[in-house]
Amino acid sequence: MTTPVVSLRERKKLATRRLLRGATLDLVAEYGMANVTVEDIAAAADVSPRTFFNYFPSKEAALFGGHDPGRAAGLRNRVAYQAPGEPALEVLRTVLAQDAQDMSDELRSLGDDPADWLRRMKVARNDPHVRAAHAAQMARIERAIAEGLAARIGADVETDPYPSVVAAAAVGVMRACIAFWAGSGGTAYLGQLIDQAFRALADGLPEHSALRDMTSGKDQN
Amino acid sequence: MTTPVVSLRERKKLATRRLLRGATLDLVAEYGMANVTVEDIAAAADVSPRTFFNYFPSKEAALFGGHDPGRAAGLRNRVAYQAPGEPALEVLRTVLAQDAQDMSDELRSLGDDPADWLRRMKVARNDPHVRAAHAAQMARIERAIAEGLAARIGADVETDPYPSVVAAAAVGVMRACIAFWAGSGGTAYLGQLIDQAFRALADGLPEHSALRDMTSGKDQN
DNA sequence: CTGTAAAGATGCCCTGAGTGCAACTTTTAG
DNA sequence: CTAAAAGTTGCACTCAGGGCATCTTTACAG
Repeated sequence: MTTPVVSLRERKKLATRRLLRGATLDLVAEYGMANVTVEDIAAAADVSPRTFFNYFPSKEAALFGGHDPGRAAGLRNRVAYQAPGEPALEVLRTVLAQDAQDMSDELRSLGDDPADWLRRMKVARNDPHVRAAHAAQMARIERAIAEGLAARIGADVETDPYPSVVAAAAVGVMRACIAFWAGSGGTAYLGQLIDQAFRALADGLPEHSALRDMTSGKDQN
Repeated sequence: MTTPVVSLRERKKLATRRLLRGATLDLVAEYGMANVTVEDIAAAADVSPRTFFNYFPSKEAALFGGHDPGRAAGLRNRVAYQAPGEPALEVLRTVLAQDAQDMSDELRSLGDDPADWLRRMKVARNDPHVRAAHAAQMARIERAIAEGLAARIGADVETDPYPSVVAAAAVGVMRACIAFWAGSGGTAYLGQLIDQAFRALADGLPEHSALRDMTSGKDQN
């Protein structure tokens, strides 16, 4: 075993990353974002406060997904060039559902039990600071999607409101789905939820849409 | 003149508020949110840094609208009880267009020339920090709207994704409209823009919607 | 096995946001 | 004119976040 699948160094880094993320989630879920300091998190994870910032640029970042710098660019390209000819909302549905799935997979591979993560998020999402941070995080994604959309239909983001408006609606819908999914404790299927939400969006968000019938698993905590 | 319409004290407060807001706008537009400190703003407005925080809780707050604590509650009630029987999107269109108009009026009454404000915002909205802060600000509004919507249609925000999804889409659309309006330097009419955007939303956001034809005034700066 | 290079962890110091408190100044009311 | 009310400021403090030097751990070549 000269070269293990992942080196000890990598395993330790990943472990620390998980520890920090888990500690952040636990503490924020329990006390709220405003009442948890980086020092608390670092202490809970048994590392120095300084080390926290070697892993995450902020508390918010530790709470949410991967933050690959390339994620936004990838989204933009997929929105711009995937399935040419298809309607815009159709492409957005596919691309964003896939992105959410990737995020979900990454969480699964990166962290502990998804049920635990969901349980914690369910509490945390009621924190105004957490919600705001999530929205801010999504603002970057939205920008990328607006640009991709503009490229797709040959529009100019500066003079045509359409790409920005559609991107805002789409990202808002996705974010709401993710929040609901997290809040449901994983009762709902994220992919299915996003799918139905986008179909409802393409349908003008009627009150009788399939989105209305997701009361299954209400008894679950 | 025993009791002027507004007391000297009130006039001074308002003047300081305008000064601070104006200085924030100017500096952020010129250097970007990340490169402007509260100290800079306070110096530009000729008050102590401490005083800045007597007027605004943060840099972001100085950049955006009123932040009446009651605004969210008012929105929730209007969304919940205004024009019962009307479709959800119809009510949202009315209520949000009115809210945007109020915001616009407040800016007009509170600050200097709207054209100046727009000119500055046009630059500032490209700042990622500003965009993120705006999105975070809107997250609070979105929550209130989701609750109002839930009350309106007798749903539960916890078990029914519909209110949250619709609220997210609506607020996203409104935010995009405001950003576009600000970025256009006031070329577009905000009320009309929001109106068309909501009609497009109710129509499933087709690519041929009226939103696509707003290229007038492109030459303007 | 051992020495060395690379990578990570930590401590220290800095700037800046934001808040509570007390002292001081200005406005208002009587 | 005087006292209370409201606003301003300075001071001290906590916390986020980042740069930099140092120390420790891991990886690897011989």
